Amino acid sequence: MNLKEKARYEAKTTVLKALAHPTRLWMAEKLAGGECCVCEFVDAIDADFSTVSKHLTVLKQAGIVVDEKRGKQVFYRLKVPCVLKFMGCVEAVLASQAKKQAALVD
Amino acid sequence: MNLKEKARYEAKTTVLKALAHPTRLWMAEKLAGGECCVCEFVDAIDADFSTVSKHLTVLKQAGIVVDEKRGKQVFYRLKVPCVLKFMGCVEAVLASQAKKQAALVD
DNA sequence: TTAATATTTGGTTATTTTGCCAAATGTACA
DNA sequence: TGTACATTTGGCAAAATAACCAAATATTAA
Repeated sequence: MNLKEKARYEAKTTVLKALAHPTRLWMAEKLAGGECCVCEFVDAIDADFSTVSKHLTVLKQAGIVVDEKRGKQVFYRLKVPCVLKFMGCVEAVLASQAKKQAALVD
Repeated sequence: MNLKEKARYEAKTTVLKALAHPTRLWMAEKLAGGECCVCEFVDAIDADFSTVSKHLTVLKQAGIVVDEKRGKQVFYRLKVPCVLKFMGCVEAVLASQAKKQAALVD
């Protein structure tokens, strides 16, 4: 794996890492239902305003969401909706895990 | 978000986190081409045997790969190949990022 | 201009992740 | 049985992440 290829893998994992946090994944999925302002997330999640803002920044840096300021509020929306299509597969992994767990219990 | 839902999100991000590391992502993609033993990865990656082994353990715990011992070697293979279909979308994110970067340069 | 609201940024500490080394385990073969 | 080979495990130090608080910024309305 040369340097360029390595950089490429790092770029790809930046996107994955951005989604690999419960709060951020939840936010991305929420955005699939339409744009939200930061305050809506703060209300829904029990976390500091700054924490929510930083999570959204991570998603933005990764290129998953875009933000738009309108008046006093900042609205975020999903830029690349396909990221959530993957979650069906992730669910499949979990289901297969669950099966294994269940088998162990038997 | 209640406790059960929270646990669900944590489980999902376990899968994402497993793929969110350049070495592990590379290994998962390599496995898409067929099973490999640990030593093949060690040869290809410039890393310690134990490091490679631990990365594979992370993928295994996440339910993405399975291992099978044959003789002295341990072979790993992709358990849920759909995880890599997602990468097309990740590439799309990167492409859209690149476009933005290019626009900034102009 | 001042005050109030919405959000981001900076700084700090706690937690998690990573990578290497050395030691332990398991398997095959002499 | 002893030895070599393939892999995993345990432990530790360095690096990356996360969450909170306080302070800064931006926008609107009084």
